[in-house]
Amino acid sequence: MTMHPLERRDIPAATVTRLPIYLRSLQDLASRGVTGVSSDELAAAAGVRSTQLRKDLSHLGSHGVRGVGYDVGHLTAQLAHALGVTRIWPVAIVGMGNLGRALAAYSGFATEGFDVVAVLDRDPTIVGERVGELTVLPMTALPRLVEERGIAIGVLATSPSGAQEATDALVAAGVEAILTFAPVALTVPPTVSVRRVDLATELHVLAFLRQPDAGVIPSSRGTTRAGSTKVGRAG
Amino acid sequence: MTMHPLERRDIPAATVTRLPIYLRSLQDLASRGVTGVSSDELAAAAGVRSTQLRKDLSHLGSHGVRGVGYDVGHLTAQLAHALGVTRIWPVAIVGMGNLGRALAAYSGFATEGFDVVAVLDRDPTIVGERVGELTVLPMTALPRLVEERGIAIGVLATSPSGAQEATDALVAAGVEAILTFAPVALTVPPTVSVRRVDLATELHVLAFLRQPDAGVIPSSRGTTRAGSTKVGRAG
DNA sequence: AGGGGTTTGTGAAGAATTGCACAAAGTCTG
DNA sequence: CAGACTTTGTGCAATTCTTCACAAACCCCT
Repeated sequence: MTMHPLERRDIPAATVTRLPIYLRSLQDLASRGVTGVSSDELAAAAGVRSTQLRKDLSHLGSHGVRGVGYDVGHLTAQLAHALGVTRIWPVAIVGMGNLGRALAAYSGFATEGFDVVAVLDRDPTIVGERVGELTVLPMTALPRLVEERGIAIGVLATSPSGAQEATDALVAAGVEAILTFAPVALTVPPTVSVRRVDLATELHVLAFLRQPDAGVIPSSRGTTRAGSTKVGRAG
Repeated sequence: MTMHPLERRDIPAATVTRLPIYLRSLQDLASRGVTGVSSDELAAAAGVRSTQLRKDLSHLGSHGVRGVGYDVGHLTAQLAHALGVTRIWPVAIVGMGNLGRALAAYSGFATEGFDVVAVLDRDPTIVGERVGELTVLPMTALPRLVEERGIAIGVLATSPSGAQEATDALVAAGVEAILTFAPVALTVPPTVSVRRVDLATELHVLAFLRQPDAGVIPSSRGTTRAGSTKVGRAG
């Protein structure tokens, strides 16, 4: 079944969500002067099992040396390439409430290859305010911004009620990837990628895990079933 | 295989992460005066397929009426009970930088059954400042706070370098559930639950999806494989 | 050059999750 | 009250993800 090299590879979704963590762990190692690392060490730093790390990396091709480990610089470059962070991605943030302002000031984006080049809000009383080094722009500025600055990713930090409207504006302006913090389902064309970060949901899951009788339902009818219990426990 | 009612149920991890979304969708419906809903409608509001919604709800027991749908109030109560949000969960936030302050001000927590009762920071120049209605406390206040206020959930909004230290303090004080925004793996006892929200990771995944040649590796040897490609695409 | 020790890469097994198809159970109409 | 219609709940199949087990590949030492 082996075919030509340079073949296009499909990377499993679950793997893709972990690659950024490996990348950051590698950057951390590099900043401490480490030049080589084993899968055991890197896995420990990233918080996964070494076998999963190796399986994940195998989707990018073989870049380790058996008996030795991985070259930090080389693997970093490979991960950055696979993730597409060999370039800087300009990002626009829509919604300048508390969360939007914090995200605009969040230094983590910059160090990971993302540059917040514009912040916007639909509220005219907020437009014109300064947020860090940026001035809050009106939503009408979006189409031109997307074109001129090459913005491909939008971050949504609006209220839930304003989320769909802001989404439509982003999509109309040509943005095809949206990270939303609004706890609502967004309707977008199939070509647009959406990822949602839901802060309250995360707390809910933790609350569930802390429930002594998690999942017990007081009044109901039969049918017992087997299944799992644990959710996101770290050790 | 049917056993007694009132049996303890194990809820799959994947289901648990969706239950809060259903709960919020239901609350939204209720706020608009809707009293009944079908699985199709609720699934659309939550952004999942109706068959998945029904499968998820089946783990809580049967609470719908065939041919009719679900009673919004009853299902809301069942979900709230399963998730353990029939009570208010006091929460402490550690790390009062930009993100910490935004989280402290985030109204979404309050409406979902969580109450930020304390904010802390290890930096003495920040301790004593006011954040909303709270005063920033020193880390030394943690043990007493946890005991007196019954804090079971800690939110970590520190810098990556301070995350483990803050984690240790939370664990030592008796907190057994931590939501962290620091992009590092935390070491905790096995009894402690950790969930991580990684903002840069989410952007990375989006960047990957926008890569036209996502996942293609330039120089490597053979072995092609079948697999999936898509990651978190919404439609 | 050969042998021992180490660590990667990966088939294959196992577990978990999702999606399908349909019976079961209810409402509504005539 | 029978039959048409609707919508839930679920066994089963398909897919995806994780873990195991081990051969392959490399270094180092003698």
